Amino acid sequence: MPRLSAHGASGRTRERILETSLAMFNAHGEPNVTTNHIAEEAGISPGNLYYHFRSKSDIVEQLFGAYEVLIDQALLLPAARRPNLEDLWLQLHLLFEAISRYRFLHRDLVDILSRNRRIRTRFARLLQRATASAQALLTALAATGVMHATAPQINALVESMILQTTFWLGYEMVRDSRYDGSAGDAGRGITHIIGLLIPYLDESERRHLAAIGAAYAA
Amino acid sequence: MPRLSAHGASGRTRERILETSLAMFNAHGEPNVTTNHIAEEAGISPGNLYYHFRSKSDIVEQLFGAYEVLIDQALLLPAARRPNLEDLWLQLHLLFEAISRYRFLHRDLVDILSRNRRIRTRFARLLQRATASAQALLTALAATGVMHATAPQINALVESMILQTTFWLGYEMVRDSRYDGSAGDAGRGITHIIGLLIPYLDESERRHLAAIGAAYAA
DNA sequence: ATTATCTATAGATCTATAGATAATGC
DNA sequence: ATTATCTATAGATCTATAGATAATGC
Repeated sequence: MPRLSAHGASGRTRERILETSLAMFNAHGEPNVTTNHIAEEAGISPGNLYYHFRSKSDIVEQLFGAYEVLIDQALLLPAARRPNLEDLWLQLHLLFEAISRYRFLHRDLVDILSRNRRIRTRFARLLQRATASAQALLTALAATGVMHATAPQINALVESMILQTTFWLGYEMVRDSRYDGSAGDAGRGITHIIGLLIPYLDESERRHLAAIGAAYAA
Repeated sequence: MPRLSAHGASGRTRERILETSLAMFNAHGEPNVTTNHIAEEAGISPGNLYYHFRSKSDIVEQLFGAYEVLIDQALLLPAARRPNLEDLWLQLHLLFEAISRYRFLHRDLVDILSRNRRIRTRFARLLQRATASAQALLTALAATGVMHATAPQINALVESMILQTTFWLGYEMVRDSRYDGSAGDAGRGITHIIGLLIPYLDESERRHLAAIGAAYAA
């Protein structure tokens, strides 16, 4: 077992394995990347890889942990004041950034979760936190008069937003038969998700939203 | 090669392989089911399986063909008259039914498509047909005054509907850490998708939609 | 004769570990 | 002494095929 403290080349190798795994998972899909592939790409022996990680599942779990931290950071809302449309936009931006960085998870979400109970439980909880966060944000927007929606409408909106944020990447990959799995146009995804609010905004807030979008595009 | 005409036990075995594959793919996920598993479950030798199918990919492709037919049937719109809200409901019902029957495809959509270029192309085209169909339907609803929406609003709606219909099953599987992959509550999915229209309906049409939903639930 | 099926297996992986060896830090 | 790494390989699959045998239809 490697010591947890920084220790010469050890920590660097461990990090390199994680980075290489992430890059290869993202490029080819986690199910199609073996520990041998990772070791070869990282320039180490398969035995060395297993010195640093118990199993391939262990690698995936470590990467999931980092992803989870990013998502939770993205979900943070300002504590001191009521959130506004800009906060929602920023939140979506951070979420899409995190998802893009760990896109292998969203690419094969159901399969990865089916093969690892711990990740399955943690992802289900993460979705619950995301749901609660989105609900709090939209409820605050309704309370401050930025949008006009009933509680059931907000619930439906939240579910649409969470579902589409979770699978936007899969949708893009599946829609275009020539899609090569590279970065992807996050901007379109964000614009689409936030566009779900438009029916619930009055004219001035729609213009406000359009202004945010234009500023973001530039 | 088996002859295409019905031929004694042969056609039955071929059918049994397909049915067994479908059941096992749906139960455990296509990536986790091997040709050996299928042969054993179907009560035949692996050699016999390969007498009827060139490869595992070939089996998946045959199943995809049947799925494609079901989806295209579901997308058919009445030719003689303008479509109405009931037609949309029926269309969604048939779509969810087809997806549920071939749920293994939607469970691992990105991975399956990445491993088979022919299926990838066909699925991309199928999504285009679904998009065109939904667009025609919503445009007709707008033209007959059932809903009030501009062309860009309809485009956004169509994209939301297609994305959420495609991944509703994955969403359900991923949301509940104890989900066992069985049938799933299609009703909730349909209600959610069609609920996307509500902001674009006036009061009388909202009641109409609620009535359809109540009739469907009973 | 043709079609359908089985047995047996080649060949390619893949995960993970044992055991030897090299590098590092006190 | 401890940590990191490599070599080599066991053991488990998995896909797909060759070749023998059984069943079927004319």
